[in-house]
Amino acid sequence: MASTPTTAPEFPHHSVSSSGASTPSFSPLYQQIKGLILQSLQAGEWRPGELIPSEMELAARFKVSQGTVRKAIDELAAENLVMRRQGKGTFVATHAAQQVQYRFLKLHPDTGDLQKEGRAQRSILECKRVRASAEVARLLQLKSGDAVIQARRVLTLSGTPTIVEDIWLPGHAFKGLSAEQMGSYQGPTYAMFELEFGVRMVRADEKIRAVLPDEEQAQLLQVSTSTPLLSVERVAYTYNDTPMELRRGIYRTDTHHYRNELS
Amino acid sequence: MASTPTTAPEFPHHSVSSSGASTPSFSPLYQQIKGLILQSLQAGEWRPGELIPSEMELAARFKVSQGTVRKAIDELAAENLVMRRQGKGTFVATHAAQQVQYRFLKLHPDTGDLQKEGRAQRSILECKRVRASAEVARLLQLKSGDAVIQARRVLTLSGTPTIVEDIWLPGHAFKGLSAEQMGSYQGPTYAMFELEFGVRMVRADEKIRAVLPDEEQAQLLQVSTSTPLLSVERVAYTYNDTPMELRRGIYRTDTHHYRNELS
DNA sequence: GAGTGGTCTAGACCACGCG
DNA sequence: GCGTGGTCTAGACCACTCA
Repeated sequence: MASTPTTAPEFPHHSVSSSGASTPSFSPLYQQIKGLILQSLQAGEWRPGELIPSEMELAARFKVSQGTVRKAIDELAAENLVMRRQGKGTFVATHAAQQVQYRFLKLHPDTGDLQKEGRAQRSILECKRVRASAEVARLLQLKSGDAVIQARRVLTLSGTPTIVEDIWLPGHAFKGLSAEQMGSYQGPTYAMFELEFGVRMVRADEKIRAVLPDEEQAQLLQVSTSTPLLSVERVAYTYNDTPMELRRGIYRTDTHHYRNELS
Repeated sequence: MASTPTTAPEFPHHSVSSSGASTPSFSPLYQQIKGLILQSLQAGEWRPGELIPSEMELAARFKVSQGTVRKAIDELAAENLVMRRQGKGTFVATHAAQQVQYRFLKLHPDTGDLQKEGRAQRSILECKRVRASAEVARLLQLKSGDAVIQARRVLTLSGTPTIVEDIWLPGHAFKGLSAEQMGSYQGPTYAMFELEFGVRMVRADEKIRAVLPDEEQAQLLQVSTSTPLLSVERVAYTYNDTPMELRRGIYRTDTHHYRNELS
C-alpha cells in the first residue's frame, strides 16, 4: 500500500523529488507520522503524563503499518518527548513525577550520592511584569518592549544558598504568574508551567562562564565578591524550537559541580 | 530460526530466564550481536576510519537477519562508535577527519561563527613520566605509584592563550609518548592517540567549576590571579568504560563560553 | 487472558555513491 | 548497474502489566 494508496491519505507519501530543486524534498513516511504525532502533542490532544494511543491504533489512524509508527515513536522517545513502558503503553513526557527530580539542572553534590540531598529549598525574591530589554527580546524571539515576567529566586541545597537565578518568561504565555505561585508549588518549576500554563519545556541550550558576583549576588549566596562562580545562561524551548524561558543562574561550586557527559 | 537453530550458534540465543534469579538474565539477540561487533572493534579487527562489513555480510556471519544486525548497528551509531553512510557503508568512528574538529571540546567563541576560528595553536610545556598520585590513580583506575605520563600544554585560540591543560595518561598504554609527538601532530590529539597508540576515546565525563588561577596558570593565560576561570576535569574512556585519560583544563571565558545542549 | 510495547524475520522497494 | 544503507510492510512470537 505504500506506493499506491487507494484511500486518499491526508499527508503526502513520497513526494516526487522535483527535478532541479535544491532543498532536500524527501521525507520518509515515519518522519511524516512523527510530525503528525508531534502536532497532536503540541495541540494538547494528550496532556503531559497521559497515555497516548497504542501503536496499533495510531497505525490504523494513519493508515500505515505498526512498524512505521514504532519508528516514529522511537525518535520521539529518544528526544524525551514521550516515554515508553512495556506492557502499559506510551506516555507523554512530563517534568512532574519523573525519574530525576530536575531534568535540566546539572549541578551535582561533590560527595558521591545522587541528587537526593533533599529537595531544593526555593525562595522567591521578586516576580514582576516588565518590558523586554533588547537582549532578552532577542533571546526569547520577542520584540523589544514586549511584556515579560521577570523573577528572581534563590535555591538552597543542604542548607547552603547555592544558586541565584533570574528568570524571564514571555508575558503572553505566562499571564498572571505570581511569586506565590512560584514559591508554593511542590516539585519542579517546569512541572508547574505544564500544569498552570500548558507550557512544556522540551529542550534547552546553556552557555557557561566563570564570573565574579556583584554585591547583591554575593550577599544572597553568602560569599565574597571575589569568589569565582559559575554563570549559566539557559534558553529553554517548547515544541517547534520556540524559546519560552530565559534563565540566568549563578552557581556556587565549592561543594557542587556542573556535570556533563560527552559522547 | 530464532528459537531452534539447527547449526550450533557461538552465542546464546534466548537464555531461559532462570526461575528465582534476581538479575535481568535476558538479552535480546541484537544486543548480543552488538556485543560481538563491539568485541571486533575493541580487538582492532577494523581500524578507525575503516569500512566494516556490510549488514548482509554481518547477518550471514552471525546467522541472523539483516534487521537484527541493523538494530545492533543503529545503537552503535547512536553512541558514535560507528558512522553510517548511505550508499557507501558503515565506518569505524575516528577523531581524525571528522565533521567537527574537536568532538569533546565544548568551548565556543561568543561571536556567532562555528568553531572554525582557525585551528587551536598548541604549545607543549612539558611531558614526563611520573608516578600516579592517589587521586590520579583513583580516577584512572590504577594503583597509587603506577607509571603515568603527565603533560601540560597551552591552547591559543585566535591569538589569545585560552586554555591550559594538565593531562595524565596510563604509562603502560602510552609508553614512549613525547612532547614532540604531542606538539607536532596536526589535528586532534585524540586522533594521534588512535594512530600512534591504538587507543580510541569513545566517551567522557566532565566536572565543571569556577576557580581562580594559581600564579603559573594566570601567567600562562595572561590574566590576573583574580580572574574567574572555568575548571574542567575530564575523564575520557575507551571501550568497556575503561578510563584512559584524565585532563584538568582551565578555560578563559571572556571571549568564549562552554556550550551545552540539554534534552 | 487480553493488551501493550519489544524482538525477530523475510521480502520488497527506494535513495545514494561509484565505477 | 551494482552494492550499500534506508524505508516499509506483514506476521509471528516474547516479555511485561493488570484485571
